[in-house]
Order: sequence, then structure tokens, then C-alpha cells
Amino acid sequence: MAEKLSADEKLKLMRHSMAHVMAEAVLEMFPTAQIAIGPAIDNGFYYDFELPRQLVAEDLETVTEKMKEIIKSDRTFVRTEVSREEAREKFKDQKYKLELLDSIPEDETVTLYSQGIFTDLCRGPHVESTKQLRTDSFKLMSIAGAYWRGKETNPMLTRIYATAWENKKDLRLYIEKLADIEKRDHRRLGKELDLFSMHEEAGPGLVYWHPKGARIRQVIEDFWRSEHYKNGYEMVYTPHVGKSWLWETSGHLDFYHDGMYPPMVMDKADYYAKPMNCPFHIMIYNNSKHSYKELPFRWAELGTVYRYEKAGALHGLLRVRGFTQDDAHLFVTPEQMDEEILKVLKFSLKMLHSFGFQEIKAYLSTRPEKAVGELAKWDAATEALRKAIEAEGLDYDVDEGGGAFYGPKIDLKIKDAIGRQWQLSTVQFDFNLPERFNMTFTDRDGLEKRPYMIHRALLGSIERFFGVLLEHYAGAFPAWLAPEQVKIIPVGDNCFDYCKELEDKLRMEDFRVSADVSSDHMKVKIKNAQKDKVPYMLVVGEKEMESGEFSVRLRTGKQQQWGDYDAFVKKLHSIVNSHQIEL
RNA sequence: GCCAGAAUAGCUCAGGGGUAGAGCAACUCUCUCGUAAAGAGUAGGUCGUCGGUUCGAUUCCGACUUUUGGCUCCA
Repeated sequence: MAEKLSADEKLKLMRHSMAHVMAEAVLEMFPTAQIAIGPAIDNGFYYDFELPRQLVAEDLETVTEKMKEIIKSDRTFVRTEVSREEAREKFKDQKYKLELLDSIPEDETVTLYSQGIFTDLCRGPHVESTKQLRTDSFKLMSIAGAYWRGKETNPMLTRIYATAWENKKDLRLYIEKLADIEKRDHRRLGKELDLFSMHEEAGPGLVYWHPKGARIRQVIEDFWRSEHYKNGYEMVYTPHVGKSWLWETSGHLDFYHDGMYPPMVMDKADYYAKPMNCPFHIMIYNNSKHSYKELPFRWAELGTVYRYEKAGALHGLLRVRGFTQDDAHLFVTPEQMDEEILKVLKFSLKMLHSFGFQEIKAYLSTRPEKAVGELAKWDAATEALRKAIEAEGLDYDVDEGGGAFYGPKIDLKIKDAIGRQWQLSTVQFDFNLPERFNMTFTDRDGLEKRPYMIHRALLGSIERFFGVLLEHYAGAFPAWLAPEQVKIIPVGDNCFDYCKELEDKLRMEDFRVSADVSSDHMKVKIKNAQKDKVPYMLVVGEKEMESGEFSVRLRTGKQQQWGDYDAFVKKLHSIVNSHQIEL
């Protein structure tokens, strides 16, 4: 403990020590409790217990009080090295600790940490005394179930999550951050802004896009398509269902059967809703023989797929059972691989930047133990990915052995407005499907060869991307994405006609605009437009009708003078076309 | 799927063994207004579904559905 610790390390030490204090408090309440593990985590700590009864919210208050007493009582954390036998004796009634003990490597010293009457099997280190902990900078957050050692077949333990900080102020800031996260929750915003819904009667995890949500989606998709054409892609459309032959051949029925919707029986054949688009694109490829001169093929599709996600895993738009992948498959010759990978990565970055994500990190996943495909191909593909990342100067991590069994991949994660990471793009080699579907092209030497197949999605899934975008902007979309860009607000009903004409003119300019000619008061109209987060409001009264000049009210509350109608239109076109984030 | 919560008007929520209430939204009327809430009135609910306990259940109990926070999973 002599060496200087960084602030992060100190916080971690404190959190971990807190976890011990919580375990002691829980043991005081339930002397027969079995204690499992209690590490420090990002925002605090948790501890897993097996308890004689279920916990209720009030129990957390009791535990909190007991923890405060323990902290105040200034107990020293004492470290002791013990033999395995001593440890075994000490924890003879703690089955999880005994299991942990068995998993400590033979050559490692077994250490115990005690404060007061509580002793835990622990590598440490800890603070010197509970005095160094604070009673006012932690909060028990929630009770959750967690499998022992994270394995589904193991017993379910009770986990208490807590957040802990260096001081009261940091705790307060964290609680405020949570409130901000809640405010930008896409499920909440989706309801408030009337963008989408899901329906108990109609099936969980299936999304209904309301007009305003659909409008935004349409803008995203139009942009997506036009960028794809610019980047040398072709669009394809494929069916939503396919006979079992397709999924037997692809291997999906073997590997992912549990994740597929059950079959529909028709004309004595089983049809499955598609969980992926790839086999369909391969059908198009295999429809005719191909020469090396035709490659590369870049075929894209906004393909809607259905996957059975476990009921407990569903989460708003971020985890659904039916979603649309912004999918594409590249079929390339070995010679084209490097260039195509670089191109697709550049394209991906361009796309993410266009939506306002600037901070992007790459994750390269390499060959796992169990894999299909020749080693040389894996190496070549992995190198192509790595070279592309480095050529783009991206910050990246390597997940050794983290690739799928069928190929290496790059995932791109963006950082949103409040610093959270989301994985969006993925670029994945596939050495499995070309074999299974016996895909070939005729090379210049007249021999039939396998093309490289690359699966990629830039936004991931439209639903998920939309959810992330919604949270990133907290519902206040930049003008080019906003479902409604301009709200015209008449001061009185004598300007209704003028406002409606203005609305028509702006609509002809391709703006999403409406005039609020309801009987509400002007202030109410502004309030409503504000609540809908419409970026621009034109308040129009006698003054404007006479002068022909508008003052633009931004959704931020600021007023701007953009000049007359023509100036307004020009300015707005430029903002929309450039995908400008600021208003 | 597993653990623990939740489900009351379109939305946000209060209530509680004797069949329900607020604010906002909606609708009607009045006000015609200069940059975030004008006034009055009306209507709106099998209290998620199905069972059980009870003279009586929206309230208590159970199952189911959906949902929230976790765990697991995520081609």
C-alpha cells in the first residue's frame, strides 16, 4: 500500500472494500447466507449471495444502515496468508468460497482479508480501514439475479448492485447522469415523439413505425441507398421466407436452430422466416456462372430478418425479434480483397460520420480455436482487415480468437453524445457459406475458384441504429433527419391563409413543414413545436406579412434573422444538404 | 429461458375488500393573441388476461401475457 495509486485505482480499491462491508452487513442480517463473489465494477460494486429468503426494497435500506455502522466503527482490513487447509476450515460452511478456493492455482498464495468479524477469501488489496470509506458517497441500487459464475446451468444467486464514488458530489453527479440517460431513453422518446410502438396483442419484439418515425427511417434509408449506388453497390430484393433446403445447406438449421422462428408448413415443405439474408444473395450469385472479370459483386439489401430472441433479452428497439439489416455481401477474387476491404471500411466511416458520430473505434477479431477454412485464407483475410484499419489510422483493439468460426471480422463502435459505446458496423469474412453452397468463379487460368465472401452491415440494423440515434440526439434530430423541419406559427387567424401558402411553398421545396392553424394560442403552438423538437419555427404575423422577412426561432430558444423567404430557403437547403448537426 | 419488480383513462401517476381519481392530451364553447401552458364545460376506465378465496375482488392468492432491472444469449 506504500506506492502511490492513481485516482482510478484508489476508487477501485475503495469499491472493492465496500463490497466486503456490504457482505458483512448482509451476513449480519442473514447469518446463514452463502457469499459468492463481490468485485468492483465500472460505477461501483456488487456482491452475490445465496439468501434464506427473497430480498425486498426495504432490505436495501437495512443493509445500507448496517454498512454505515460498519464504516463508522473504523475496522481495520487485515490481510493474512493461510494454507489451503486453514482456508478450507475457515470457509467450511461457505460452499461457494470452497469452490473458489479449489480454483486458485496451486502455486498461488491464498490470502484472507478480515474487517471486524467478517473474513473473505480475497486477493486484495483493500483500504487500510473502513474509516477510509465514506458513508455518504455510495448507494445500493438494485437487486438482481445472477447465475453462479455466470453459467446458465448453475444456481441463481441474489446480486446487490451498488454505486460508489470518492465523495458525495461525484455520487450526485452519477445519479444526475442516470437521470439524463433516462430522459434520452429511446423507448421514452419514441412514445413522447410518437415515433414507434410495440404491441402486447401483436407480439413482443416487433416494431410498429408511426408516421414520424417512418419519416426519419425513410430519410436514413434514402441516404443509405444513394450512398450505396455512389459506392458501386447494386440493390437486390429477396424473399422473407425460404424452404428448409436453404437453411440446411447454409447450416443455420444446425447451428442456430434455437434462434429461428419455427417453420411454416406449406405443400409438404417447411418454410422458415429468414434469420439472415446471405443464403438468398448466394442464390442470386449461383444463378449463373461467373468470370473473374465480373467480380467484385457488391450486393446490398435492407433485408428484414426474424430471429427468436429470448423473452428476457428483448429491449426496446435495441433488441427485437424482427429487424432490418442494412446488409450487403461482397464477392471478390483474392486479388481484389485488400482494396475491397479498405473501400468498405472507408464507406463505413463515411456513413457513421454523416450521422454525427465522430469518435469511432475498431475491434479486430481473429481466428478462434474451432474454425472452418484454410489457415492461409484466414491469415490473408485477417491481414487485409488489419491493413485497412491501419491505413485509416483507426484506434483499434484485437480480440485474439474472438472471430466467428467462419471468418475474421472488424466491428466498429461509435461513442455517443454522453460517451456510451455502441457497436454499429461489422465487416465479416465468411469461409463457410461459399463452401456449403459451392460458389465458384472462373479465373483467368480457366480454373474454377472460390470467391471470398464478405458480409457487412454499416448501421447494423435499422431499428437498433434508430434507437441509438434517438438516444444520441436525445430526440432533437439535426434538420436533415428531423421528421418535421419547420413549423409555421401564425400569430393570429388573420395570417392563417398566408401561413398555409407559405407551408405549400416550403413543401414544394422538399422541406418537411406544417403550419399550425389550430385554435390554440400562439404560445401554446410554440410550446407544442418545442415539445416535438421541431428545429425551426417561423412565427408569422402582420409584421412578417408586410416585410416578407422572417425571424426564425430555433428549438434551442434562440432567435435568428435569416432574411427574406428566398434567403430562408437557401439557408435551410444548405443546412439540410450538408447534414449539418447544429441548427 | 432464469431471478426480482411492475401493469389503474391516450400519456404521467394517485388510490385502495363495498365496482375509481388528478394533471396533461382529446372534444365543445368563449378569447384572436408577438416567441414554452387563456378561461369554462364535456366525454373518457371490464383497474393487463384467466382462475381461486370472499356475501362482495380493481384491491388478497395463483397462473398466463406484456414490461422494467439484472443473469444468460446475440449467426
